[in-house]
Amino acid sequence: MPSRRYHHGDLRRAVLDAAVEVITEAGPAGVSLRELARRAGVSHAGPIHHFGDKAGVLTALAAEGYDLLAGSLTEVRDRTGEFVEVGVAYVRFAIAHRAHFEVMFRPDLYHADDPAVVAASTRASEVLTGGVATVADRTGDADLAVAGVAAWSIVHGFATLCLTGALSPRFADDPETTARAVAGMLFRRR
Amino acid sequence: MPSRRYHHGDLRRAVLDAAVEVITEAGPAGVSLRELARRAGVSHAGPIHHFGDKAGVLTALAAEGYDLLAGSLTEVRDRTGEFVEVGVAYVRFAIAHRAHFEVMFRPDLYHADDPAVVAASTRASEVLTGGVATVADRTGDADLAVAGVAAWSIVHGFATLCLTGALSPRFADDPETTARAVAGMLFRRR
DNA sequence: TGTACATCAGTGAACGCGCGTTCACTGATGTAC
DNA sequence: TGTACATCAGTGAACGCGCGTTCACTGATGTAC
Repeated sequence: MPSRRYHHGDLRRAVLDAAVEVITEAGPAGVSLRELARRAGVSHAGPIHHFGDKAGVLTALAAEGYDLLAGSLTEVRDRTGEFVEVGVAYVRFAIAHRAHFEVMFRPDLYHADDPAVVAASTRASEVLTGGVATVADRTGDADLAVAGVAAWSIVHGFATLCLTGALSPRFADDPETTARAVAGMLFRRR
Repeated sequence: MPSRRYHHGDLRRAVLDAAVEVITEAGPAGVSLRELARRAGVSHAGPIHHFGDKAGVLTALAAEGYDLLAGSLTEVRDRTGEFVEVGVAYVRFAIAHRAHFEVMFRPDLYHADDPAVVAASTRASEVLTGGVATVADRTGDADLAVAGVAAWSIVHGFATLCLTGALSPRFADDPETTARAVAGMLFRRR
């Protein structure tokens, strides 16, 4: 694979991958167009062709993240039929795609009104907060919408605390198991 | 009050207040020592005398935040004796002291090993996760520690989603009421 | 009460840096005929 | 199969900017005697 072709081949992908790398290492604040260009092996103005501006890169990343999340939640819901497992999948996503996750919930960093972002994020939140009906019915909760917010809150909070390093290693070391126990407290009461 | 005194009087306080202002307007990323100096009406190198460096300012803010939070949670616990109200107070703090809150949970921005920060954050998390015993006993949950994590997760998640603007106005407009309902779902089951 | 002096708080010039964005450009690709 | 040409992707120089930090400094304060 020649490294000095004039045309990159898939610069768009390469820039997004570089962004994930940088964010993983240094958080979203560490992202600069010039650094991404450097990592993609391209001149510093290259990425602009594909993304317009810096926020454009993060917009693409957010859209991709919401899309992955929605897909993953849907798949788990359809496969297991267990709402708690959907919550666990949310946490698993946050940890496996930490960079995406960190950007997704900082709408000040990107063009939050981008159609792709809006569509995918709506899709994800419907699977998550909507699925609560399957559990809440059983336990007799009146206000489904509140239950949906509660479900989202508990998995989002756990994921966030995990990623920030706020939890003791006892819980953070096996986040998936802890997530299952934590989410279970909300909805798997006898 | 003369505005051009050589000695400021309380520059330390003024810089912290300016930081809160800036963060409220533009997030932690908008903070620069020079901007804080400008707002405090002081030459750009002034703040360094009090904080050492940029991270020093945010360290002081985080410490102050954890201290306020711990104090507020303790006060509510002692006054009401209701664990759910402690959770509500957590959310209330996040919204009322948004700037502090945003910094507190970005340990990459400050000197997270600062003794004042560590002490205050430990204090806060003990009140929050420890107090779970009063409720969990009643509902018969075996693992108190997991229940503590669940409690922290649900209020932290709700606060975070609120601040990010992820929730529908229906819930975000009266966060305290929603928080009470959400937290209640975890611990006030019949 | 007055004076000398140490300490402290804030100044302002200077440094070097990395950044986002613009611009006219050139090399590569692919399509029409 | 070959040629002309339009389109696209990436280049590299240049711009102006705000930043953190350093440094020798000076004005103000407070303490010792």
